[in-house]
Amino acid sequence: MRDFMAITKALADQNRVTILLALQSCELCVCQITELLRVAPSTVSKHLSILRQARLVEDRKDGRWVYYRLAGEAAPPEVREALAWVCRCLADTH
Amino acid sequence: MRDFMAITKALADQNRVTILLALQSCELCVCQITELLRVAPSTVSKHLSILRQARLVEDRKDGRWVYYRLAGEAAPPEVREALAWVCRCLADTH
DNA sequence: ACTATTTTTCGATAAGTGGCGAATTATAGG
DNA sequence: CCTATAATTCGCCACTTATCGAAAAATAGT
Repeated sequence: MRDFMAITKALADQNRVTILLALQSCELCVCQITELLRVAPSTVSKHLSILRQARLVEDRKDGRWVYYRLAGEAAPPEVREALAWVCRCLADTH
Repeated sequence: MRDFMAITKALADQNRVTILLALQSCELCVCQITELLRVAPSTVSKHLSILRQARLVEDRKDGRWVYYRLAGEAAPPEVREALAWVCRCLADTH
């Protein structure tokens, strides 16, 4: 139940949902997401931390950059179903 | 997108999720839900209002009582999929 | 009409959350 | 070693939200 609420709380913010939608097509580093959302880097970092704790995204460090991507096959079922639900609902939202 | 965020925000509270789980088995009136959650009736009323605006539940008035039930077949796909996801994730959570 | 019961609305309040900037950490390149 | 860039952490502030109690509305029964 705790894990489930972490997911629903993570999804309850428009900027975080926008991040998930953007990650559908390809992985992005923090500064790219910052440009996309037009908010401060520290704010983006906080959002990504919340998404990561909910296990909705995974990160990969490459030099100075940290790339984020949607959770993959290894993620728990409730996470994969949540992502599928989000992407299906907002498929047309670019 | 607005409708979608209404759903995610409605799901981002433990008491509201508990209400949805309880409504799986049968419809309940406000006072029954109040006993279940052990919070003030006015608080329950507010929670139900949020769930209703997200279209996750429907209500039916019968005399002094207002009965709430999960959204049915007529609900939009994103609502039905959200309910299915919640119930599947927390199937064991009685 | 009056009363009791159920539910909702409203106002106040405490807790939580999203946002920023400053400081810190880590890394790459001169 | 120094500087520049990317990202995170921390403290603070504004805004939202969950909660309550009091009051109001609706209804059933006497």
